[in-house]
Amino acid sequence: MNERGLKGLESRMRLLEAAAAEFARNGFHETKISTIVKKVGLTQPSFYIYFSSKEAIFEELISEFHSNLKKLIESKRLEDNLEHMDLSNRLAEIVENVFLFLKKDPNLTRIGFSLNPKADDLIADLTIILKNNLTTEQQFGYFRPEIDMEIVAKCISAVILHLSFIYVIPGIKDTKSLSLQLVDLFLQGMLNEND
Amino acid sequence: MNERGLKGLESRMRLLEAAAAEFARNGFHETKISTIVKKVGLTQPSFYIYFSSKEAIFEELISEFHSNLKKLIESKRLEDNLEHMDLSNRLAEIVENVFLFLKKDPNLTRIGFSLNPKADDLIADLTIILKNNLTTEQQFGYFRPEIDMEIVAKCISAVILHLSFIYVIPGIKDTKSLSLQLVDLFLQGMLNEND
DNA sequence: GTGAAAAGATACTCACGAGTAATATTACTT
DNA sequence: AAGTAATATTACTCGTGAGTATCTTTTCAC
Repeated sequence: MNERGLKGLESRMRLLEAAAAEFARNGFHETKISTIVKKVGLTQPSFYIYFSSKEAIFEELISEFHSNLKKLIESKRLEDNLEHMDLSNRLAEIVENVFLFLKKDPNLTRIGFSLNPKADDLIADLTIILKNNLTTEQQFGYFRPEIDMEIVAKCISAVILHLSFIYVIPGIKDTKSLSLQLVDLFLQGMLNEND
Repeated sequence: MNERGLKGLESRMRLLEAAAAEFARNGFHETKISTIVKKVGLTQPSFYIYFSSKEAIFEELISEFHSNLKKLIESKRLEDNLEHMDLSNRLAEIVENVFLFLKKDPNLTRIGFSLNPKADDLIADLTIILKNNLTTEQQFGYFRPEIDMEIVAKCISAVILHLSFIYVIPGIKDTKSLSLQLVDLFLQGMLNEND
């Protein structure tokens, strides 16, 4: 790769960015190549120098999101053995990390979770990992044994995603306090002690 | 309205049904009038006897779902004064009713919540009602006073919707036991008593 | 039975947007 | 300065699918 390639890579990157913004705002079919290309200051045929089709650039964005997310998950795995924190703070920190990740690139997040036809599979993947972690904690006796951790994992996934879209990405709520509130809610429940 | 209109109404209804199935499966833009019409056994121009455009039939489906949902909510309002049941069962029954409603017409549910561009507003509406109910219970002392009921309401909405799509609509889980588990989780939390 | 309106079919138009062929320009190497 | 590959443009094609103009068939009222 010599110096010549620099401008091309730059164009490619700008196309990816513009496409992400357009897809996130308008969805796949409502997004036109002509619009993407106009935002970048190029013409239609230039697009096809860098991407073989509209599907191709969309797939690339999705797989970028997918691999970023995988990276996050892997890194969380490594912290499994951090036993020096109490359960509540450990969980809150993980939740906050997910929030921060989803907030980092809102366009990709929207594409990866709302537009991606395989979003359900992706969520299911995450849920499985979450379930495994929770089940381990349960076996250690932290959680009530009668709870079905599969359901809990699905609930937590749904909540994190939804709150990301309505609170975190718009920047309405602080991720730290939101994470703590969430963990508190799921751990302690809503009921008042003095019933 | 004389007898002559009967066949027409029939065709209209069948178009609505076929359209709902197609939209639910493929989304708005991927759904072709030609496909809808073929399923019903009509030709393209007949479609335009009953609906002015593709948007029109889509809007009609959405507003049908919307008004059905409103009806459900209103009917739940009336049961506010049923104080003879304990809190847990009352909540579980409401949750189950929502599950059953969403399961009743899966196509409409998918259109109303996944495809509807105003789905967020719809969810927000429901969340507000839920929040108000929960806040009332909180003021009666049932729930811990430090909990932010806005967040709880959003969590519960997200959970109900997500579980509907993955468990209830596919018929994987029984609505009754699922509702009870959910309410138990949110009321009691996950923590084991003997920590 | 006949007229009229509803219901539907045939055979189009038309816009739009993805993708291409051929050509020009830029910029770097030697 | 000349050659060359990367980068970009002008000027198209072409399929698709929404929507329409016009004609035919059905169905009921009288």
